[in-house]
Amino acid sequence: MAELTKFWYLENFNLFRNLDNESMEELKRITSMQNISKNQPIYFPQEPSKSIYFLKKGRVKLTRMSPDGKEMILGLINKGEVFGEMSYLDEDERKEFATTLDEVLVCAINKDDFKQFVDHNPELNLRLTKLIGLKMRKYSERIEELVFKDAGQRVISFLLRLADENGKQIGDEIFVKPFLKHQDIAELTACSRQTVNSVLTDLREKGVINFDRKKLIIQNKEELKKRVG
Amino acid sequence: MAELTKFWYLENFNLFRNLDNESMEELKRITSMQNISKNQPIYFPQEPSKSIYFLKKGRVKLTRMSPDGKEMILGLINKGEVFGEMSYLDEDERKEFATTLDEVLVCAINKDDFKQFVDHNPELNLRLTKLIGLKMRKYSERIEELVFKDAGQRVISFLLRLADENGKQIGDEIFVKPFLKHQDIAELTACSRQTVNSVLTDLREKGVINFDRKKLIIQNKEELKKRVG
DNA sequence: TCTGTACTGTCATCATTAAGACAGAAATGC
DNA sequence: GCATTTCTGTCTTAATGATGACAGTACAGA
Repeated sequence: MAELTKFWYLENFNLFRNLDNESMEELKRITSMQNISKNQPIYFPQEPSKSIYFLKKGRVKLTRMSPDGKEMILGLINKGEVFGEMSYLDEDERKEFATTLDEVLVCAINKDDFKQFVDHNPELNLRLTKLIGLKMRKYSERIEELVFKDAGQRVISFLLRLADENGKQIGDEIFVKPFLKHQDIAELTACSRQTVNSVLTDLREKGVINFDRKKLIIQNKEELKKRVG
Repeated sequence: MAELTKFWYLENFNLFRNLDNESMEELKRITSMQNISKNQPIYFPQEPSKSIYFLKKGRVKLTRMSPDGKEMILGLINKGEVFGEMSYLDEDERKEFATTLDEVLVCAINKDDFKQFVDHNPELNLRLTKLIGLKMRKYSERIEELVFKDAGQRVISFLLRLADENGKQIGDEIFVKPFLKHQDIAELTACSRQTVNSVLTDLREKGVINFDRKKLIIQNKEELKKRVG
């Protein structure tokens, strides 16, 4: 069951697989590549929503801000993933910030060019719908987590997700590098920086994980899983 | 700005607008109508995900259950709305319960028949993607609310949403009927039944709303808006 | 290499809200 | 029309986690 879900996820991975040469040429023509340095904005709220982005290298965070200035991170985008896709659905303006977490290489496509491209490659229709459906599912899982889990469990769930998405298994440890600062984890898991810190240091003391500013090492994944149920 | 957003929402409303007669005939052939009485299940978690549903009459709630048996309501479906759409994206099994809240008339389409139908009516592709994108947006707003607002504000936001979606303006009051029991509101807003009750009775004492088991009357919408920021 | 800034780690205090208990009202089923 | 179940309203208690403060550490830029 868990495996079937995994499969369903992976299936959505590469939007442009199996396109013919001509289409790939057209795709190249309508996209523009950009190198962006660390901690730079890609787009802002209220900005007109006119491109879809494909992340080639690095990480991006999507954040929303409350009227009184608190921040929350809606999600992290990794290499190979798409963001800003709401412009394809004629969203008029951005609702969130997209900010680089590292040196980033990103590929932008104007939404109208992209719509035309999809018209020429109708097999992309279902893939796009699936891609959006996949994000929807992630959001619904996030809601579930906020409702059912306490702060500590949410932080641990986040570590497990990080291990799945960015971890490298070396021996029986999982390495995640780069790691995130506590404040970012707090904004992703809807708790305070102090709570993140106390959960992490507690796990470190017990030998379940190890970490510093640059990396996270998961030494006992089973123990983490046990703690989130 | 608020108006543009509203527009974006409404645009997604009728999936089957402007289809030709032949297509409408085909649609009728592949759909099956069902009358279902109050408080009955439509589908369960783990059930194979093989149909998409269109709600013609009544209300449906989608609920998830935590491993330890707590419930939460992922969303309410009103007349004219679609649910179970993840089957179209090859979800293998349902993740939630769909339960009727009233007498319901619902129209089911097998996902494979529906895919074929969409192939014959490619204009549905973008509409479907938008429909799913719309749900995604709703979920993202829900996450935002869980993170930024306290329990009382979430309940009030819910009342305002209910007013928008199901309310009838009569004079300067907004009537919502049927209403929901406190437990359901609690499961929708991620707080306890007791908190819902105290928020509602407090608002009633102050003359902002009135309610009983059957209906909700919003007497001062502006006051409610003021309280959620 | 120094210096200012950003991040980590820790603690005490306080607010929010969940949970349990129970009485009374309303709805449902027989 | 009566009995049983479900829902509302209210209280008290207790736990979770936010907040603010501050010292120590790492980092980046001059």
